[in-house]
Amino acid sequence: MFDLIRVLKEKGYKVTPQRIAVYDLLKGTKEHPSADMLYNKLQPLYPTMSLATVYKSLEVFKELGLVQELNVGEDKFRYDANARQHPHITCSCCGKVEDVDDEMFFDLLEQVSQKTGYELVNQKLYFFGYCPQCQKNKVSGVS
Amino acid sequence: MFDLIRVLKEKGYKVTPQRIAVYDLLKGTKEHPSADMLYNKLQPLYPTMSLATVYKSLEVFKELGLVQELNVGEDKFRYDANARQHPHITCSCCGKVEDVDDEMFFDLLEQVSQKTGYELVNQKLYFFGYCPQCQKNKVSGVS
DNA sequence: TTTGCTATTGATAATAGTTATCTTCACAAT
DNA sequence: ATTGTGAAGATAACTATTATCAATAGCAAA
Ligand SMILES: [Mn+2]
Ligand SMILES: [Mn+2]
Ligand SMILES: [Zn+2]
Ligand SMILES: [Zn+2]
Repeated sequence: MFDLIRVLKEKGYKVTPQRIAVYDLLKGTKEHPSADMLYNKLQPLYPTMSLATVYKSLEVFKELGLVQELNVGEDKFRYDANARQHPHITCSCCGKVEDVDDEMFFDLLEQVSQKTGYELVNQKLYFFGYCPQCQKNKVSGVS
Repeated sequence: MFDLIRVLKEKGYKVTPQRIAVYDLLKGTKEHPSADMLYNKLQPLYPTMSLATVYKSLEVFKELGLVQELNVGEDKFRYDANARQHPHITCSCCGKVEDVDDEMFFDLLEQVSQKTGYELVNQKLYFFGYCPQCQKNKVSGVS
């Protein structure tokens, strides 16, 4: 099982309550929050925590390969405690961001590498559309 | 064959030399330039053109479905006069952005739609790695 | 436990890409 | 020619993110 505290210590980073709080919150959600979403959720429990600290914690986690940054076309980044690359899908109506099962993408990297001659190291796959919930609301006339 | 002037007129937009210049430049390049890259390239021929005009032209083109906006993880957007969704690959060394042949992605949308229940309208596929040129430079010791 | 070093925090200023504002200009319709 | 309106250019405003810096706190050594 993965342990934030161990990784921080191994790499010479200090273990602070702020870092633990940010990481735990991100780890415990499926909603791919942005920095300010994390900040707002932390406010009640950690009212003195600065937004800058949220950004700096995320920066450290990125360096350590513990989180990944997503850009789904908004003017801000979202974050994912699942650092393994996997496709995401965004609802253009309600804005939520969800994971896509990536079985079907298994040999994609290999194919792209062969086609382009690139030595591939990463990929970001984003899909956009209307989620089942928003489709339902639409036909039933809910705004 | 596609005609910018016709589309602008049809939709009630004025045909201006600035819009034509921005579009022609974007249409004639494969490098997926950002707004300021376009602006800088236009400077010699159109020294009075404002950066704001570049942005506003791109905005119009987006509305008309004539261009697409790319985000390859930089802190700015890039633009593509090929508005049809197609995968892109970025070299993490030299920063160039290229197209990927999308034959292999034909049935991807359908598969994702089935898996997620989303009504899909769009996708953005970004790959990252090292281009053949940069791989060569690396082994030959060029910085 | 106490001490001391130094990374980290919190507050805030700075940065940079993008958008909004506003005045002037171009130009098409009358 | 006159007039109305969208667009251009200049620049201010905006906003997410990053940098700065004094005060704080984690942690290793004594
Ligand atoms: Mn995810
Ligand atoms: Mn392209
Ligand atoms: Zn939705
Ligand atoms: Zn390269």
